[in-house]
Amino acid sequence: MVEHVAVATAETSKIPRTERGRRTLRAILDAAAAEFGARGFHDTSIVGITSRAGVALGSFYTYFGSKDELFRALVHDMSTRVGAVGAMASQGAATALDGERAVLSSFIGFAREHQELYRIIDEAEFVDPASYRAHYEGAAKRIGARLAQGVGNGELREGVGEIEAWAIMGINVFLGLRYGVMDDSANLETIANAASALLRQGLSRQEENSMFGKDVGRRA
Amino acid sequence: MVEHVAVATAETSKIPRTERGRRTLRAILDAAAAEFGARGFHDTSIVGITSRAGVALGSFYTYFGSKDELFRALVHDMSTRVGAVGAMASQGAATALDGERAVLSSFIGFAREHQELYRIIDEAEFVDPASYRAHYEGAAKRIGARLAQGVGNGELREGVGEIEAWAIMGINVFLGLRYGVMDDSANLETIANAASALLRQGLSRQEENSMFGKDVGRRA
DNA sequence: ATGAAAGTTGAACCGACTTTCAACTATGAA
DNA sequence: TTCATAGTTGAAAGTCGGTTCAACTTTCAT
Repeated sequence: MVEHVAVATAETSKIPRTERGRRTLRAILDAAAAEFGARGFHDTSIVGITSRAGVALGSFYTYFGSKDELFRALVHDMSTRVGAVGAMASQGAATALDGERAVLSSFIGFAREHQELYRIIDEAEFVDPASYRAHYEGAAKRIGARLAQGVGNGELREGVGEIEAWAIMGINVFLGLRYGVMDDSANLETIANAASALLRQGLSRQEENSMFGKDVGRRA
Repeated sequence: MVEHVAVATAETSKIPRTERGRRTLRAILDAAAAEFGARGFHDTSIVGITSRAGVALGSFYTYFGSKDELFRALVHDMSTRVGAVGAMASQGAATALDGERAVLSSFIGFAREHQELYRIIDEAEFVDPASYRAHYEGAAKRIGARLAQGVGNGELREGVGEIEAWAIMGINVFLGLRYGVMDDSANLETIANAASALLRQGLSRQEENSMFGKDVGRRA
């Protein structure tokens, strides 16, 4: 379920020097992601991880100095992978808004495949606050850069910037939570269409686009 | 900093029958909110709570059956209060979009006054998943109801519904995180304006509102 | 084939925290 | 004033899980 081709080994205390070592490290990382995802950081024990991985308790400390260190490596890995998926998705898009649409789609898809994503990133708020902050600030910066492109080429309104970037991130995260994690049965196209329409034209009825704000509706 | 006029006493195991008891319970609740907010659930100890409250360790168990039970009461309280603030804010608005604007403003204001809000709700994902889910589903439902009003009176496009409600919730939560918790120096009006414009008209340049989606920008 | 380095093992140590409880004190209604 | 009830206290029981470590096994370059 979790394949972890290569968790940033720079974060790992000890890099395995042998094939057996590499297998063990991989097993521990996969087991850890699964355990943390299922139980959360504090309800996950090292014994739980190692026994799921099929190795002895002590082997854990061959590769990680502490439970926190492992968790940090996982957060960094997850954060990197989500960023990569988003960058990949926005790659081929013709316009900024098409790019955002693609990012949302791929993000929800990623969340569906990696249910542990939210639990790991969310728990970083408590276990590794610096990474938590860095994760969201980095994501916002990437969205902001794409928006700036759109403003530059005339696709988007002047003034669109950081606030809108955080708003879009919020949309993505919450639609991912609702339609990727809580319930993944909805049609991805439908969700992407709705979100894209929101970013494109807002929610107002389209006839005369600026008459609202006064008193048009019968009541409110 | 945290005043907790009356935490839902229905959630509390034992309701104090005397004035002294009421004072003690209040002190414990305030101390707990502060401790959980500062350290998170697992790094907060009962001794930490009671000593901050200025009462003996054992007194805690006069009012709560367990640490979890206290946390659950706090989550419920926070959730209720945020909901109330939102309902209050949307009250006087003339249109649905004005209502959403007011909700966002008051929400960020609330987050600024109650820095512990995010840590308590967020940690509920791990400590009390049912309440976590209920909190967001409830909030989405309330937003959805307001949107439905807007659709009904012709202010908003047909088809606006649950997806948009979760998107708006995501915007609110993330703008609250960024401009309420991480850094509260920004001007609230500016943020509310930007978010409101996004919901009203989207991000596109306004000239011809529907020409995008093909290949208009010079590049992407 | 060999041995030094790499990796494995799990019992035991250790500190920390939640929860219990029996003795004690304060409250407030009659 | 009285006394039953409510509330307080903190030592200690009980539990749990992270981390250490010394003995052991496997690997692989020479």
